[in-house]
Amino acid sequence: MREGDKPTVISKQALQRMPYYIRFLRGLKERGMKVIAAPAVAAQLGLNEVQVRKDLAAMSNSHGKPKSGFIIVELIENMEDALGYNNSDDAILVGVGSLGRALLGYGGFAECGLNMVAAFDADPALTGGNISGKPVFPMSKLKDICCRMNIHIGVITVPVAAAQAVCDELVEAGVLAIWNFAPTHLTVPPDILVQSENMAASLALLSNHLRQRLREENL
Amino acid sequence: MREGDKPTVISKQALQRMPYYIRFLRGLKERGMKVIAAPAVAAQLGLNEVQVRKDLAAMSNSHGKPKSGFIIVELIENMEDALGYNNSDDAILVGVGSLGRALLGYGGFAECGLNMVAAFDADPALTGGNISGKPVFPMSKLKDICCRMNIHIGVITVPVAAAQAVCDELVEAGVLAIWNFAPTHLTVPPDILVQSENMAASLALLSNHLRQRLREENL
DNA sequence: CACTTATCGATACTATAATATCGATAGAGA
DNA sequence: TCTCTATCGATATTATAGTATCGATAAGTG
Repeated sequence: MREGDKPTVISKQALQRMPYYIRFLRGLKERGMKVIAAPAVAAQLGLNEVQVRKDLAAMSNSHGKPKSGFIIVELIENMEDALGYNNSDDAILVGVGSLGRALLGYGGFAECGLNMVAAFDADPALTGGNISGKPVFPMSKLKDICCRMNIHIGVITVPVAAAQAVCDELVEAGVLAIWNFAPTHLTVPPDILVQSENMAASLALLSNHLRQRLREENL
Repeated sequence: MREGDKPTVISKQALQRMPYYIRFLRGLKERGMKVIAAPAVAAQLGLNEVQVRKDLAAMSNSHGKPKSGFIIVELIENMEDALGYNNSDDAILVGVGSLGRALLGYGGFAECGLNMVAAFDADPALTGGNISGKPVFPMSKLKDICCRMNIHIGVITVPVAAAQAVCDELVEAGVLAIWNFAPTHLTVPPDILVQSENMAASLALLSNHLRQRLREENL
């Protein structure tokens, strides 16, 4: 860690709040504001005031000033830097089913520093063409292309049955972080990160809440 | 709480693990197995043994037996019950852009007890027809349809700028739980649950991990 | 029928994250 | 200039979740 750098330990939860902060702060900047105080951010985003202050302090190089707050542009810069919104990461996607297509077509990743450069699929009928401007290759090309293009992020949008095999191939191809949309656990070496986007898990929370609410009413 | 019922307090995290358990246990059941021990589950899903035992114990009515484990079918039933996989919840979706379409076309929700019955959009050009067999109505019909069909779950797949307004309409229409795919905070009354599916938040974890890994290598 | 052992439940401990509290300080207003 | 107060940073407390440990018990084995 270089002298003057912030400690590199930012909690998982805090990291996940960053995109919300960034979005909000960008809005303020556009409206010409220069500084913002933690309580104001907290109120807007429905968070605790102290939590926000800590998060902002962790990202800001300078100190927040009592009565006025933190410098907006600095916060934005530091957060974007921490999340790599500036120097875009290239990624490839495996599995061009309906979800895969949707992700390929989604334009919002660019502003988060993610750049989908290509897709892969095991079905020969789906390869060879383009989807949303991204070329679709057969699985046999995976390793070669990943290595040559120095790809470090892989997105898995294949059925559960194929997920682990695809995962292994990605790791073999040098991918360091995997974004997994298949609703299953993936086993990887300890230095590889798997971030699972399990819709069913979120749904579980919704359903359970609903069940409790309805039970209360009927009681 | 009725006599004999399990305590209704299941931690958020545990709830989110349920779908993984269910999926794994169903597989065992199909292969004819009757009982399963916590350590075996833990190994398969990459979880801690004690954690799994606690989770299973929380869901099972009977006790797990030393040396053999828990009764599979009972676990499945209890979990499905807790998450409402059996008595399906009806839901409506607002915003039929690319993500909305993808979700409407995704068949996997049925087995999680979610039943998308209709979609809505503000753009008149998109309403009137069907998408993946689901009718698309104009926003003006929202409240009427939700009330008549007794809808309690709303899915938001509109741009950020429209999200809060749509959210308010949903609450007004009697929705109790909201599944939010717009990358923004939604303000709701305290008894309404918002589950946000923020891709940017997940990406934040991936990017950060990657940045650290690459820094380590280059050091 | 003893002996061994995998697994259980319960309890204790640890880690992580969220929140409350308090003295210090910058800026607004008398 | 002096006072008042919103906000800050730091520290302490609490809440939640995860992990380790240990005696008890059921099933297999000699």
